[in-house]
Amino acid sequence: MANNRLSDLLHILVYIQMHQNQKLTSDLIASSLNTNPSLARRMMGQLRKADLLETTQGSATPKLTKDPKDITVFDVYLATCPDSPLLKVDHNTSKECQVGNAIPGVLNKYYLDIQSAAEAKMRHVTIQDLINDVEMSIRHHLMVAEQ
Amino acid sequence: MANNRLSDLLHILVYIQMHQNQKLTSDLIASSLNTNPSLARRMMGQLRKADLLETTQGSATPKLTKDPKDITVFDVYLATCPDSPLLKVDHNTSKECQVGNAIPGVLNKYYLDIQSAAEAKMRHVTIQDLINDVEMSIRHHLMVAEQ
DNA sequence: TGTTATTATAACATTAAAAGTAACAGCAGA
DNA sequence: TCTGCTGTTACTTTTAATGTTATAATAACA
Repeated sequence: MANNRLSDLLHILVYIQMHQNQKLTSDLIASSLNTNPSLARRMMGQLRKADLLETTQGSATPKLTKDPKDITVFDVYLATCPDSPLLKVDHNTSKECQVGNAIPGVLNKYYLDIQSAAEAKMRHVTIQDLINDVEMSIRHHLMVAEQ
Repeated sequence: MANNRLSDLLHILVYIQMHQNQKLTSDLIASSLNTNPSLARRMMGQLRKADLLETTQGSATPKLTKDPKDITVFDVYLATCPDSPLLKVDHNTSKECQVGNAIPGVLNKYYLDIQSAAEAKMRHVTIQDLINDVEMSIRHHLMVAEQ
């Protein structure tokens, strides 16, 4: 998966939570994402497998499995694609070359540290935080439009 | 560029520094990377543009521009590809939808924070650190082989 | 001053991954 | 039962990176 998949999954969760009382077909969700219903359903499938979303076949009633305060960006990041770090070590190096042989292991150590730092930040942001900001942004947008 | 390009650029700098007294053709460097000389030269070109490597057309004498202690992983990360963050916000959302319109800006704020945390870690690792670890790994490898 | 080796670079082909698209079986609800 | 929707699969298209080839320009040296 690409590293912009997270953006779409967060978008979907925020959209669904903010439209709980309204119609929530994959068609509507897809149009907010500027994509097609099939891809939207596939992405919702990722969220379902990560136990972040409940869906019912035949019924346009997706629902977060938890309070948005209890879902972090990190949870959603884990849903994007297992074992796909932000930085990838190139393991396809020459094993005949001493440097080529040693480099992947060495880089891996530092990459894990970088990854952890990023993940720590992800753990501190919740879907509710995003919703609050989106609502604020919408209010601000309306105020500007009214002037 | 892919997010494993950084791995190759670090590899190149370490390799060059550790073979300063030896032959350093793009062919040799490419074989350590398990790739082709043309791509190796292209990657060295990225390092040259970032002012991390000096090369001379016609002469197989690449050389780091600075002491390896003074080149950080972050410097090399900047060389990989300008304006390509670890996480990408999907800006292709519906502007007619309030959520679709607001989400990119909201996510961007949090993504910058995540990016900064990762970059801070990168700034604390130098090429010299990598060289030390590679040398240690080679020594350890030899010791095990001798037993 | 040639000759050979090498780099820098461009053009093109190949590959791989993601996204787009279409189709269809199965469930929900009226 | 009928309609609308989901879950899923298969296939096509697109895009980005890499692989490959070729060529002009420079360096080193006999």
